[in-house]
Amino acid sequence: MLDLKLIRQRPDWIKEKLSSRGVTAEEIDELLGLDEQRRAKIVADENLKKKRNDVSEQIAQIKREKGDASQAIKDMREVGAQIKQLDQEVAELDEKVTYILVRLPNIPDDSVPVGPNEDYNVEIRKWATPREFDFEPKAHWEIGENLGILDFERGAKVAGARFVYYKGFGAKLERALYNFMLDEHSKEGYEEVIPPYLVNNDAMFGTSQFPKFTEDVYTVINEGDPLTLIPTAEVPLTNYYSHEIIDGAKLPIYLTALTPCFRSEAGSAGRDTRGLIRLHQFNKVEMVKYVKPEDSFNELEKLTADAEDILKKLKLPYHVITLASGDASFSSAKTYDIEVWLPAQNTYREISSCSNCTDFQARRAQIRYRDENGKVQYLNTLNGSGLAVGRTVAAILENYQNEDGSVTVPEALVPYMNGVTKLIAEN
RNA sequence: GGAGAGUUGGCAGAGUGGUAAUGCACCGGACUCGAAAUCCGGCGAACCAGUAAAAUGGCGCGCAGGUUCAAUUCCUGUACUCUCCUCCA
Repeated sequence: MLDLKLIRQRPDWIKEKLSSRGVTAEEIDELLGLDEQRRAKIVADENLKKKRNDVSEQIAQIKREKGDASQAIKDMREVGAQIKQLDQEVAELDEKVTYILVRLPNIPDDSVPVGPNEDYNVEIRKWATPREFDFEPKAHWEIGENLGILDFERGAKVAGARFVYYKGFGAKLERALYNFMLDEHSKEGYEEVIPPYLVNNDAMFGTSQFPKFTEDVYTVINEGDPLTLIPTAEVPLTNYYSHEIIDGAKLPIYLTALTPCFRSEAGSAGRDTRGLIRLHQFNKVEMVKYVKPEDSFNELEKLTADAEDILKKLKLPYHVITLASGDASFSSAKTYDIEVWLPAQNTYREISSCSNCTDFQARRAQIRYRDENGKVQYLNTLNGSGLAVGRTVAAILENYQNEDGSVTVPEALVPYMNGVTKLIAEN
């Protein structure tokens, strides 16, 4: 959520900044008009409340002296009705202002390329040269099925399309990967967390999946009290400190968690229908940071580097791109996507997304800190995948495949695989 | 699932219809070579409006409603915490 005062003070700047994010100048003008009406009503309302407080005190005084206060009480009855009316009008305007305000995306940082879609994304660095194959590299789903470690058919039978069973060394590889990732992040100062996988609407609002993106998730109705299967650990990790005021001396705070993520993938019918790339349920190791505003862009660089380190240690080629203003997520001021090389697709595919949400989520979720001067202010939140585990399995299968159908285990994972160095089909 | 108790500033804790005591902590001062102790004074909740910044006002006692001229206080609903019973991996 944006700061309404900022919109009031710099409307033209806001309009310009949000124009590439699908926000029209008319929307901002409408918001400002409603806000002005709202504030005018508040002034009138508060004047009446002041009067009520003053007269109420007089009534108390008269009664204490056993006098007759019936005239004042009669007058106040009318004032009370007016206040009730104005309160309601203010509440209605408040609702209208809030309706618009919570649907405005974050302001892109000045360093972000301006443009409406992914065509304006900019590659900023590339790591390692993709391996040259002297045979035709297979797609990971083919490798996995041949090795008997991925079973998409039974996933579809038991749950539906876009669900999978990992088996045997497939399951072990997945487990090895997230244990490795969590250990590496722990070394960098992230505290490991196991959060709830179902969250309430307030949490979904706090990280801004709600109210705009309700179609993308699975919601479970529990006796009229809806709970949503988390689409990412960002939700429970960022809401961990919601509605709290943190001691500034405790910042920065780094959290990491492995969780399953559930996404309905509405609107992506026909895309990535095979393999591990786009499933309704997948594991992801997430990193979340709570930082002081002045540190957040520096922390974004470190966060991205922490995600990249996993790929470097796994020796998987990747590149990093800065998302254009129109391609970044709703709550982000700046996002780096890390894309890993998939030989069978002959392209880079997203494996991590690292965002600085500045104070956008903090304002929604009411996460504040007390600075050295005792002043309460919004902190900044960041989140990034480190990494999407299923997509990492896909990348390993494809990049480490051998002509005979076996897959070499990346050196860094061997200790996590109990010494297994190669995945070979068992008959 | 059932019964009871509770939720008030950073912490502790009073307040049964008249507009939030007090203590600790914190800040300033006195005393002291300095500190501690003591004494004096003050600040002290988030939010909204307002202002150049102040002042000032509103709101505010878990949350949402209701009754009333007036609600921390009465009524209704609800969330969470604790205790006991029940159930359970």
